[in-house]
Amino acid sequence: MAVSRRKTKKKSAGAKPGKERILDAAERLFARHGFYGVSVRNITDAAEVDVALVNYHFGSKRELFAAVFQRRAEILNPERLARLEEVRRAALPGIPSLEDIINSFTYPLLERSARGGPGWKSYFALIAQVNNSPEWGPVLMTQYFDPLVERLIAALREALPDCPLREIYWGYQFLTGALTITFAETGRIDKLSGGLCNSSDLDSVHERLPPYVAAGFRAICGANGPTLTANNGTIKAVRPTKHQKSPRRH
Amino acid sequence: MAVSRRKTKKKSAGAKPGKERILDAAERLFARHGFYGVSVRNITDAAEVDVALVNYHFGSKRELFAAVFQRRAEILNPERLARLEEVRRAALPGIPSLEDIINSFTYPLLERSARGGPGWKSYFALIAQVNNSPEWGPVLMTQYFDPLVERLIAALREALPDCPLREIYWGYQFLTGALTITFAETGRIDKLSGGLCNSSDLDSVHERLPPYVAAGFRAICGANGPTLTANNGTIKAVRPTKHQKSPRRH
DNA sequence: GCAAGTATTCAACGATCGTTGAGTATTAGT
DNA sequence: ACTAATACTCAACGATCGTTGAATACTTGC
Repeated sequence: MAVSRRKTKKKSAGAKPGKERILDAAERLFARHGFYGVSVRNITDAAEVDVALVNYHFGSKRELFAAVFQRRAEILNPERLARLEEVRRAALPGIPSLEDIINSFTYPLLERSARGGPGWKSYFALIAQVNNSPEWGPVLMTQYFDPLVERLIAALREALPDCPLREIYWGYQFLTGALTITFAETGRIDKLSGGLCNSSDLDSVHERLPPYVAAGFRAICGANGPTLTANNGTIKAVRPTKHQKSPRRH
Repeated sequence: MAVSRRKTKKKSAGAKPGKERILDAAERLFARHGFYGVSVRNITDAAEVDVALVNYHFGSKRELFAAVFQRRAEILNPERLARLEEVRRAALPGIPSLEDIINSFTYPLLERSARGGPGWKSYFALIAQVNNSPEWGPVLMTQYFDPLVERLIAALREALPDCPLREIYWGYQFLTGALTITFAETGRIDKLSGGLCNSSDLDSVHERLPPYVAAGFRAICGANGPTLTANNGTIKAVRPTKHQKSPRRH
C-alpha cells in the first residue's frame, strides 16, 4: 500500500524549519509546566516533528531549555541597554528621574509581553518561573541578565547619590519580584479583585510599577536607613507567636 | 539466616511516624525541584520509608503535594489573622499605619522563615515557586491564602480611604511579588551585590519591605491616578523598538 | 493474650522517560 | 549529475515513572 503517512509536515504546515518549531513549542510548554513537567515527546508532538530532532539540534533536553531562554534574551538585552542609555543622554546635562530609569528597565519587557505575540508572553512566564526557582534561577538569570542589571544599578546610584548601595540592591530585589509576578499572569489578582484588575493588563502595570518602585526606593534610601519613614515599633511590641490581649488597657 | 535488613528505620532513626517523614522530605525536595522534578521514590528514599507509603497515606503524589502546602498554611493563617486584628485593635480609636498593616502581613512569614527551622524555609521557597506558576498558583494559592488576603485588602482600604480599590489590588500584587522573590532565596542578589546583600538575611527584608511597599501604595493611590507622582512622559517619547537620536537637540 | 485496626513492606504492573545509531530524504556546491 | 553536508525519520534501548494488591509487622482496646 504505502499510504502517505505524512501528517502534512514539512513545507505544507508551518513552513518553519524544525529547529524553530521546537523552540516555539518548548517555550510554550516549559512556561506552563516547568522543565520537568514537559517531556521531549510533549514538545515534539506539539511541534509536529520527530522526537529525535531535539537531540539532533540541541544535544539534550537541558540544552534546549537553555536555548529557549537565550533566544529572546539576546533580542531584549541590547534593546533595554539602548533604552537606558537613551534616557540618560536625554537628561543631560542632568540625571534622569528615578521613574525614567526604572521605566527603561521595565518598559521593553512589558511592551513585548503585551503586544509581542504569544511567544513573548510564554517567554516572560517562563522567566517568572525560572527567577523564583532555586534550581534554575542562579544559573540562567545570572548568566543572561546580570550584566544589564549592573548597568541599571549604576544608573540608580546616579539618581540616588546619597543612598547606601545596600539599599539600592534591596530596592532592585523588590522591583524584580514585583515585575516577575506580573509576568507570571496567573490570574490570581483577577479572582481576588472580582474582575476589577486583570493579570494580563500590562498597560496598567506599566503605569503603576515605576512610580510604585521609585517611591519605594526613596523610602528606604534615607541616609539614616530605612526606618526613616517606617514605623515597625508597634509591631515589635506584639509577640510573634503568643497573642496578648490589647496592650492599651490595663 | 534472616539477616536484619533494617536500615535503622522505625524507632531507631527519627522516631517520627512515616507520614511526617514523608511530608518533611517532600517539602524539602519539592521546594528545590518543583512538583515534576521530584519522584515519589526520591521522596521515600530521603524519608527512609517504603515507596508505597505515599499512596497509602496520601492517595497520590498530587495529594501529597497539596498536603505539604496545607500543613503549614493552617498554622500560618490564624496567626497572621490574629496579628492583623491585634494591630487594628491597638490603633483604636484610630486606624493603623500603612506600614503596620503591611508588616502584620509580612512579619509572621519572614519571622518563620528566618528562625522557624529548615522546614519553614523550604515551605516558603515552595510557595515562591507555586505563586509564580500558572499551573499551580491559581489553584493552591487562591485556595489557601485568598481569605486572608481579603482581610488585608479591607485593612488597606481603611488606611487609604481615598484610594481607588483598583490601586490597592495592584499595590498588593507588587507587594506579594516582592515578598515572593524574597522567599525564593536564590542567592542572585548575593552575587549581584558582591556579597553586600544576602538572600537569606530576612531581617533586612523585614526592615525594608514595609516602608518600601507603603511608599509605593501612597504613590499610586493618588485620587487622580498613579501619574500623580510618576513621570512616564519622557519614556513615551522614545520609541520602543527604533532608537532615535537625542530628542533634545535639533 | 487475642482480635481489630493501622502502619509498613515487598514485588511487580504498564507507561513513559531521555537518548541513540542507523538509515532516508532534502539541500547546496561545483 | 555527482558529492557532501545538512535535516529528518524510524525503531528501539535501558531506566525510571506513579501506582497497586497482597502479605507482614506493629499498635491498641479489651
